[in-house]
Amino acid sequence: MNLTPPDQSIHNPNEVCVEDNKADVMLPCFRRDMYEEPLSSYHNSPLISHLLRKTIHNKRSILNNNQLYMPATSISSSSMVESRPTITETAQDDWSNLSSKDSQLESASPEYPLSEHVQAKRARVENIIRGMASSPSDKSHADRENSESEVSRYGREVYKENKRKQKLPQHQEHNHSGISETNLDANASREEECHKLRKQLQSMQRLLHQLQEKFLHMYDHSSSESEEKGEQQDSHDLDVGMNSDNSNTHEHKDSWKLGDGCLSLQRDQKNLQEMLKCELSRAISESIDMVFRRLSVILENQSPQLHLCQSPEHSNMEKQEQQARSRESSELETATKPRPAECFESTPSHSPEHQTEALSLVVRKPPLNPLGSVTHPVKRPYPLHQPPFQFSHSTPLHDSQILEHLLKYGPHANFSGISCLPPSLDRSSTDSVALPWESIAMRSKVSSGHLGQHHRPGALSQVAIESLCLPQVKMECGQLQKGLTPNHLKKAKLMFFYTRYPSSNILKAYFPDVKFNRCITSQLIKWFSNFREFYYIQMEKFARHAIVDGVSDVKDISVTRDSEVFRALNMHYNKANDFQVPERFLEVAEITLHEFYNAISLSKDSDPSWKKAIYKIIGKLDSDVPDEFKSPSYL
DNA sequence: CTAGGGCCTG
DNA sequence: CAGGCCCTAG
Repeated sequence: MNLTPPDQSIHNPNEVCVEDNKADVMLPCFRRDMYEEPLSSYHNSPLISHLLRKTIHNKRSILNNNQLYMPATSISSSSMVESRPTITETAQDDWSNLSSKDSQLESASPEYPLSEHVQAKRARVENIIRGMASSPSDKSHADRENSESEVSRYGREVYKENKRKQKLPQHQEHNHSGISETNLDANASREEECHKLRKQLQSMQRLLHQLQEKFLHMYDHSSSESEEKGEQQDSHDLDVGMNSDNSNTHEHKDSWKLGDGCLSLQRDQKNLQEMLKCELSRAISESIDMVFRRLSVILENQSPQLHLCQSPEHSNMEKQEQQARSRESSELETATKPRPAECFESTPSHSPEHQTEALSLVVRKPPLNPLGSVTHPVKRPYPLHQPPFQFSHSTPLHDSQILEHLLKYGPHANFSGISCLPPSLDRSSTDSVALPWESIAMRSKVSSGHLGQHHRPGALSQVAIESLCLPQVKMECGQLQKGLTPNHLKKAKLMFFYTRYPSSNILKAYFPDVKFNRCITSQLIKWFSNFREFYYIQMEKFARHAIVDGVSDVKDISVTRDSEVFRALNMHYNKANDFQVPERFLEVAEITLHEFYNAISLSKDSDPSWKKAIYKIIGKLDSDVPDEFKSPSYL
């Protein structure tokens, strides 16, 4: 059988599809083979799996109950019963009812009687799945009444749909990648990997949804046929369509003759139906689990790099924190507890070579509904807008929240809205596995910044967010997590009180926890350039105010902590007002103000470059930045 | 040519 | 704050 994957883009070229692997119900591209790396670092119980298992559990409970009333002969000998389900009432509910309060999530196969009967059905399920994964060309749809044709057509639909969907994101990515090629090499590998993962998630999510509908349709269709044409003939058709294993078919026919009548057949068919769904759920859930695990592996593998630029003692500390984080991650049910939120305060810039920082984009926004309007699905437990200097204490973030958000809104969703999620996740209300990711408008501007803060415990790494959130965006400036964080920005602002024109060497000395590269350096320099811009604008503004206000002597102009100028500056560079601004800064500010006042008074501002002289003067007034700022954990 | 700085804009 | 553009010093 041709097992051409429905989505080639997510198909690992190195992977060989083994069609005879009975246990492999997954589509080729979802097979475990792709994720053979050690998964020791990620012990979470993935949410999707969690939800699906709940469904499976429910199904199995039903199944087991049914078997209690099923004649032994029906179980042991009718391995391939093909009766039509006269009872289809559970179809819809079975798939949608994920809200079970049942806490037994791990009712795995051990307790399930894997009789030949069941195994045979499992084999048929596998065939169905294969049919769906089949290449569009390997099937004929001449016979529209034939179930095989039906399945095959469905496979094509999925194939085409996946094809279509994968083109959109790719196109977007190309647009982005065209901006800069210099960073592609460094990031291509990981980005590609993340992109692949995202596509897998999309495909699986979609597949799950389609499978639901397809099976519902299939059984409804079959059911009505039974009423019209008789059960026996229809069973045969179904058998042909669902199972190419002739030996099994014959066996079924024998058992059919020996069956216990319509009643048992109906039960059996129902069991089959349950089995199908169970198997599909399991397969898909496992696939999704794999993706998450693989992602975690990637993240974990990158974490060590973060340590490179840290001092030994910090590396140690981080190690402990990582362990703690790992423990926390393993408790998806654990209520959210406060923790640093920088992890999703920042995001990669949209284009390469770009710096990574953008506090202005860090403002949290609630998720948008499909109509693009702001929605508040639940009571917002945390304030949406936090000053950059405060969020680190006020916005709890749990890994489970991130995953939950991912499940709810998809990889394109803005994580800035994650704070809208309830601290404790109600699984019973999270049956939105099939919720289309596409239903959430993708915001082009995801909060930018850097999740980084390696030494911060408990946060899903920056890379994680970036991978899930904007896989198609280049991660600029340093792949080694090197991004500058909001705390770095805060620190830089405070440093501005001492130095307005820091050299790149000074910056490197005072940001030892930053892995410097060209991007980072220019970003930091850009920051100070922006700081200066704001500073000079304020100076000019207040100098002109003084003139307008009739100040006749420059000596009448002074800058104190009570001055309006100072308040404006302090508000900008020391918003939290938790830093004692050095006296020297007041002096420099006063000097600057005087210079502007004099220049303007002398009408020097008619010269386009009249400020340059002032810049030159101010540039000589830099002070040494206290050594305390050299500490990576200064803030 | 590159690093930096300034200016303008979003 | 980020980007782009221009300019200049080394």
